Order: sequence, then structure tokens, then C-alpha cells
Amino acid sequence: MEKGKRHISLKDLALEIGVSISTVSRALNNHPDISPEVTKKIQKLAAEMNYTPNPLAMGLLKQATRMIGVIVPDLVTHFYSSIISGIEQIAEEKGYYILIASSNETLQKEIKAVENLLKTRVEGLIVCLSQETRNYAHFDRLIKNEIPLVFFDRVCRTDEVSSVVVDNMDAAQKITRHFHKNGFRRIAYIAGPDHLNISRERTLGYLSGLKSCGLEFHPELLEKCNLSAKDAIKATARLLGLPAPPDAIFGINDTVAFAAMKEIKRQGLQIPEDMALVGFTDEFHSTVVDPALTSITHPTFEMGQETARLFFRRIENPDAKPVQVILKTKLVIRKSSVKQGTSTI
Amino acid sequence: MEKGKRHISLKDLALEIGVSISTVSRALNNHPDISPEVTKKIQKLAAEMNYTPNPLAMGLLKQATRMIGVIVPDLVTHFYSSIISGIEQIAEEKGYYILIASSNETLQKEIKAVENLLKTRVEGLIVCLSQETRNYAHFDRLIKNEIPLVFFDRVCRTDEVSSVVVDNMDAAQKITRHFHKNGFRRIAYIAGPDHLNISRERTLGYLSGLKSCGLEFHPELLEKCNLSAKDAIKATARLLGLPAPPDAIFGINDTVAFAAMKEIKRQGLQIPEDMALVGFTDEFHSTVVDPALTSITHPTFEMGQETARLFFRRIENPDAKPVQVILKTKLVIRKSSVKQGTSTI
DNA sequence: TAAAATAGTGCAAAGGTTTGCGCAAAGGTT
DNA sequence: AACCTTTGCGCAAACCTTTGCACTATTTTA
Repeated sequence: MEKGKRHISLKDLALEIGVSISTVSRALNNHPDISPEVTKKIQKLAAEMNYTPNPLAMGLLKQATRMIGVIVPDLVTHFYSSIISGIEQIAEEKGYYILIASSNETLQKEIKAVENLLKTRVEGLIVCLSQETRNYAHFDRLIKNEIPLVFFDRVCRTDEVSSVVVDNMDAAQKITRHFHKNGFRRIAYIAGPDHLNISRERTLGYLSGLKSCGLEFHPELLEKCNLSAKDAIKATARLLGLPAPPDAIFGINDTVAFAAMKEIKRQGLQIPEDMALVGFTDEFHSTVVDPALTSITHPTFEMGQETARLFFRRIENPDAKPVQVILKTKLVIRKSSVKQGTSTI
Repeated sequence: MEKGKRHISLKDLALEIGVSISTVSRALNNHPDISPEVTKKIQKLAAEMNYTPNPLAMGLLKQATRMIGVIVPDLVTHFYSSIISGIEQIAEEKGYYILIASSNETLQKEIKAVENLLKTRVEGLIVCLSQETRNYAHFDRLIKNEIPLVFFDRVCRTDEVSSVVVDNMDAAQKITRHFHKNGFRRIAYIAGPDHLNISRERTLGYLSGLKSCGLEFHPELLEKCNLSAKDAIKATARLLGLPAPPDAIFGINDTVAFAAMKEIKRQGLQIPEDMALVGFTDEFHSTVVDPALTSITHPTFEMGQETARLFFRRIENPDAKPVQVILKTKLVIRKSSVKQGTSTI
């Protein structure tokens, strides 16, 4: 490879062998029109010279970049990183690359990310809504222009767009019942903003869970926060400061659960003796904290895989009806929600 | 925008207005040759029709894709995610996109990632070596072909390639001295593979730290692991099982530190009373575990930024000499290394 | 008034790839 | 021997953009 020339092209091969570019192209694609000897010679040279087709040229020609844009609320939590890994695995199998953007939980950056990714001509988008997003105009534009789109976890427009979620209602029910079974009666829930499906659905699960246990719903035990650690700490403090404080709390996600844990400890309360705690989070973090955190674990890697599969389903079959894949979560019971001496069965 | 046509081109604008493609192109670039009226009309239409230049076409023409390949050992730890965020920020300022690949700590996947990224015609690579990498042929090829390359954290070929690292020796010294100052005398270190600069340098810091404290070096207190949690647990167990076990341990990174913590707790030992512990990790994780972990924190976001800056320095000035940027770490003292009642000053 | 300069556009090539069509030479059929 | 079919390959267009050059009017200069 001569200096300054990083990649060789069909033209280079054609010049070297003394045939036309078309012949080289066809030979590399095993087109029957080209004689076996010529084909072999060309393929050999291509291998030697380390030829790889230029994706820019292909993209231009085929109007397909083989790139997917992925927008996540943040990059630094295990939840999203793990989902991205799942997406990537499937994408790689299909010969696609993913372009990752973070909305930083803001609507503004999310809109910007959509714009930027479209500018780069990604073939479509895989998105988890930012916490702020309650206006979907930027996605409606994509839908109108028939640009492939799939949502995961935090979703919207589920009639028009395929999506992957977990069974949030079921998960919240499981937590509530688990608390009840372990002797807790004043069960609090720190939710997120109402416009997020995950928050709404978990609230429903919480309520129906209470009902099925024969527990009364106390509105003051349903707290809200904006999903930041800071706000979650405030919400926890409000709960702990109640005239009749809860004896168990579950947080809508890991940030909230860890924040709650910090605040509970800061106030000198024992977990789970004074206050039981359950979160939505992953294996790793749950076990590293003390006490180990009982939690709903998401099948994050599978969520990513499933989302990517839906994306390719859409690419390969644009007219297919949107579907919603609902994955089951698991309640992994650890120390934070079980008083010593209590049966957990 | 008519259905099925996702992006409009100069041609569409030209047809609409009735001028040539060249005129449209020049008008959008404010070329003085085009009359002000025509220019204004074209720019107005372009804005209305939401024209954005096709990066594939530009890439083909300019032989520059404005894409950077980033290879990290894994995607799911905060350390790398945070560095990636830093890289991304600078890249975005420059109008570049990043393509992220994970080596999963294996040489094989790292080589594959290099190949794949080159296939996509990234303009260059930003890399943190996998744990296994001790053969650098795949990078030597890049160097020979003058493909821009920058390493961070785990580096090689530093004479030919710019890199960003932290002052690992200084960091390990700080830890060792901190242990000594707090009354610990049998200080152990769980290192990684010797071919990794971070491991070697921290070992040197450990040794010189011991020396400067007047402590003798006991070879059995220098353990090694392959950076996996599993192996780190084994290494910890070996240390704890020693006839004369250590009274303090520091782990080469967060995975190792957390694994050590688990094993120490599992054996029923108290931290820091029976065994002090210090890790290399980030703010968030250090505070969420119990006891809060004293640790060397990396300026991860800045590392990412600095790495990206070196990359662009290379792009803009290919003949500049390679440099190595060495960032300072901070030792943040928390409970895991200070016995109650002990002065930490 | 004729020649020269200028302003405003368009043509075409380049970058890399695929592919319908055309063309020549070779072989096969009556 | 005259025709038809293969075989094997090249031409050129298309995808989109920039840019050197050429071209046509119009305006300026001598």
C-alpha cells in the first residue's frame, strides 16, 4: 500500500490486472459472467492488497448506510450500557454499526441527537426517552417520514412504533407482595414523573399490589422525584419525616434506590430492621452495597437484543404491524428487605 | 418531502428552482459568484425543505468521514463510559462522530474491532488496550499506514503514538503512604498482568512507596490477577490465607477492589479494623459501598477530553511529535482505610 | 463603436460501487 | 456458408457533492 493512500479501490485492482472496474466488481461478487480464471486472479489480488469495499460509496449507491442511531438517557449507568451491548451484538451479526448518542435526560439534547443522527444518514433510530420528554413531535416527524424507529424501556406512540419494555406492573406488584409477605405494612414508593410509562405502570402495580394484599393506599406514601439522586434523597427525607413514616420503600430505579439507601443510613436507621428497601437495578450494584439490595433485575442484555431484532424486523419488513415485546423481570431477594428470622417463602 | 424519499439533495433543490446543481452548491456555501437574489432564494428553499448535506457524498469527495473509532475493554463500567463521554464532547465540538467498539478484554476482539472500524473508514482510532494485548502488530500496521491513533490508560508504542495516562506510580505511592500513615504495616497489592503499563507502573509506585515508608517488601504480598472479579476473589483469598496475612490491601482497579471487599466480608473480617482496603475507582461506586471505599479517583471525563484533543492535534498536524499527557489522580479518603480514632492527617 | 473586462451560470470530473445494456468473438446450428 | 446463441467483458449511469474551467451576456474601457 503506497504511503498516503489508506485504502485501495476497485480501480486500483482493475489497473493492476488490466481489466475494467466492472469486471473487478463482478468478479468479487462471484458473478457468473466473469470467467473462472479471471475471477480467481482478481479475488487473489484483492485479498493480497487487503481490499475492502468502501462503505461510503455503497451507502451512496444503495441509499443505505448500515448504521443505526441509538439514543439513551445516559451512558454511564450499567443499565443502558448493558442494553447497548445487546443491541450491538445483534447489529454486528447483521453487519450494522451503531452510533450512540446520549440525551443526558434532557428533551433538548434528545431532539438535537435525533437531528444529528439523521444528518449522518443512519437508517433508523433506537431510542429510550429522556426523563423530560413529554412532547413527541420529533418522533412524529420520523414516523411520518417512515424512518425506522424502535423504543425501549421508556416508550411512546406504541400504536405506531414497535417497542420493548419490561412488565413494570408485574414487577411493582411483586415488590409490594414481597414486602407484605415479610411483614411490612406501610409500603412507600418513590416514583418518577407521571408522563413516563415506566413510572405510571409501576404505580399501577404498586396500587394493585397493595390491594391484593388487603393493604390500604396512603397517598402520602406515594412520593415523586425527577429521577436524580438529589431529588430522590429529598423524597426519601420527606417519607422518613412523615408523622407515620413507612416501614418499607421501593425506588423506581437504581439511582433512586441508592439515594434512598444513603439517606436512610444517614438518618441512622437500620436496613431492613427500621426500613426495608427494594430497588430496580442490576446484579452488580445490588450485591456490592451493604446490605445487599433486594431488587428487580432487568434482563438488560436481552432487552437490547430484542430491541435490535425489532429494528431489523422493521427494516426488512417495513409494512409489518408494530409490536410490543414485554419482558419479565425477576425479583432477587437479598438482605435489604428481609428481617433476620423472618421466613422469605 | 415525498414519501419514500427521506433526504433531499442539491439536485432536488436545483430542479425545484430551475438552476444547476453547481449553482445551488455555491449558493449554500455563500460563494460570491452567485448573485445575492439567487443565493437568498436557494438558501430559503433549502431551509424550508430541511436540506442537509449528505455526509456520504462529502466523505467520498473529501476522503474524510469525520468519524473516529473508539475501542474500549468494556462498555459497562463507569470508567470507560465516562471517558467516552469526554471523548464525545470534544468530538462533537469538532463535528465528528464516534464509533464505539468493545474488545471485551480480549485480543481477538480487539483485532477484529480495529479491522471493522477501518472498514468503515474511520479517520483514526482512540484505543485502550485489552487486558490480553501484548502483541501490537495490529497497531503497528496503523502506525505504518499513518492512520491517526491515540491510546489512553493502557498504552503501548508511546514513542510513536500520543497517549493519555494517569500518574500511576504516584497514585500507588500515595496509597501505600496513606496506609502507612494510618498504622498499617503489611500492605498488599493485587496487581494485573505485567504487560499492562498500568499494572507495572502501579507496582513500581507500590515498591517505592514501601521504601519511602521504611517498610520491607514481602513478595507474597504482591498478588496478581487477570482483572476479572473471579480471579480477584481468588487472589484475595490467597492473601487472607497467608500465614502472616496483610493488614491492608489495595486493588489495581474497581473490579478488583470490589471483589476483594466481597471476599473480605465473606470471610467475616471487618473493614478497616481487620483489613484496610483501597481501590482505583470512581466517585459513585466508592460511596455506595459499605464501608465507603477510600480510592484513587481518575479524572475520567478529562482523560476522555484530553485524549480526543490529542487525536485532533494529530489530524490537524500529522507531523507533530507524539506526546504523552500525564494526569494526576486524587486519593479520596473514606472509611475503608481509616480505623476509628486514628488521625488521617 | 469595437474590444476588453466582468458578473453569473453551467458542464464535467472526481470520489467508489453496482448493474443494465451493448458489443465482440467464439461456438453451434441448419 | 450464413445465421443464431453463448461467453466474457467494457461503457456509462446513478448515488451526492465540490470545484476548475468554459461559456454567455452585460458592462466598462479605449
